[in-house]
Amino acid sequence: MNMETMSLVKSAREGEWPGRCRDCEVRGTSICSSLSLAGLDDLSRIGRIVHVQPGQTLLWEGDEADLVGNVLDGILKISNMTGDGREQIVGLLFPSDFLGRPFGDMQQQSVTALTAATVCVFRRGAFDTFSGTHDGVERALLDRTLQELDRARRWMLLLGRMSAVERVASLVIELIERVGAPDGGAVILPLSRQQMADLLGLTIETVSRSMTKFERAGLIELPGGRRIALRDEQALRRIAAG
Amino acid sequence: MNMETMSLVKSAREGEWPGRCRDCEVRGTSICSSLSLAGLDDLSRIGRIVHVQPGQTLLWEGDEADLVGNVLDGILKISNMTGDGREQIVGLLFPSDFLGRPFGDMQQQSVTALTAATVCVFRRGAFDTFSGTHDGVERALLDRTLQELDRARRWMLLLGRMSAVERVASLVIELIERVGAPDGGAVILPLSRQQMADLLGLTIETVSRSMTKFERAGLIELPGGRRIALRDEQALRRIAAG
DNA sequence: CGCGTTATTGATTAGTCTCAATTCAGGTGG
DNA sequence: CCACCTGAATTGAGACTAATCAATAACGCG
Repeated sequence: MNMETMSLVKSAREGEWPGRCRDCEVRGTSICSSLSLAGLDDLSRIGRIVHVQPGQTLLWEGDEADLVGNVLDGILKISNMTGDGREQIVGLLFPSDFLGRPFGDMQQQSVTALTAATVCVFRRGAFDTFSGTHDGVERALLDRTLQELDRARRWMLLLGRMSAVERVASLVIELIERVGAPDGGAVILPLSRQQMADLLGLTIETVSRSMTKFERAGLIELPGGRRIALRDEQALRRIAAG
Repeated sequence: MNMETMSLVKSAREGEWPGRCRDCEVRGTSICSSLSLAGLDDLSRIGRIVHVQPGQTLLWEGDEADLVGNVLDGILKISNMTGDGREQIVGLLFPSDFLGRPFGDMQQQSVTALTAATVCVFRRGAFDTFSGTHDGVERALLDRTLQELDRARRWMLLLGRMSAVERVASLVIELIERVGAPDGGAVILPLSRQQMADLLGLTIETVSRSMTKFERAGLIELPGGRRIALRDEQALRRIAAG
């Protein structure tokens, strides 16, 4: 574990703990939903709340995997880098998602906050022990991991075989599904153009040009900033399907 | 389940069963290594051996996920397709790898044999029940799935951010690690150029040109057919690192 | 040995990246 | 409250990589 992460963990105070696990905002949707009340109490004994600033990295690719947790609030990215610094975002973490690599010795990806975020973290060793002694946790992890694997593989199709406009259309659809209310009103995208580019394996300019193309074709509106409104969802979906 | 798969399952005979699970060639390396002898016997009651020809598809993207199993012999691909037929291979299955999607209702990818292959298959429902009643299976699946997820995400970096030569170098390194003896002698690649291209998100021509480039640079030798010999592994690794 | 398939090589094109210049949005301080 | 300032986003022109189209060569198999 590096110094920065260390200080993050230390900075967590009992005082910041928002009640116990029983009152946790993601209790019903995170892996914790597999636990009994007694299990929740056991868990709250080994967990700590950590607040991270946008841009702060919780886990580093190549480091020892000694931290896992649940996202309570905010959005984080999971990313890989080439030797010379090119970055690919390989996953996003939203509230109630599980974070980190249980049962492994090395972190294969970095995890960095995109927005201010709150994470409930556990030391890997303590969590591994906990999951071994509480039924349902490993099964809940398995379900999530299988789902993540499906998602990652679907994204591989996008990265390997889709054109720029197809990629951008896919991302817009997915982001609006995942964060926004598609009521025709404008939604604020949670990602900058650079982050979208890092997810799509494109450059910022190509993402921007694709968005403009959609706007000129009447598929979306871009009222400025990161706001976006869907005008023709079906057409966008057709493009995204490839 | 489609007709082709159905007939495959039916075609499995008790007579083809090579002894019981106790004597299985991948017993020690597949998820079955988590089972007791009694567990193995239980498993052999619900499993069937299936032989597939190269090109035959065991599972179809979009179908109901009603078949899982272990690869005993051969190599299979996991792949996704766009609406208009572009293909991306998102994973390879080697002997002792687990195949299919447990605990899910829909197959997100197709699984197709690249070589003649032998697979030990289970009906999804029966396997799900089995894993729920035999300790260690879900945990073994979790370990494998986490590892697959790491591998998939690393591949996403390749697909999203690496150049053609970097991709090909990465694949050559990985294939030789996974199948071959790197003793300086020639190894036979298990993939055609088309399959390499589908794995790398490139065209067959670009793969071929990259290989020729490596040969001319003295990094590899291509004595014809699918044979390849490493001449300068370190240089190839440097290229693969990006 | 001849045929069909697979792989290589070449010429050209298309799509995306790169580099560069504006424009825009949002926050700060006067 | 507004002008300014900064980082983000857009737009444009040109360069480059990989795809496409096309032809030849090598391989594997009967």
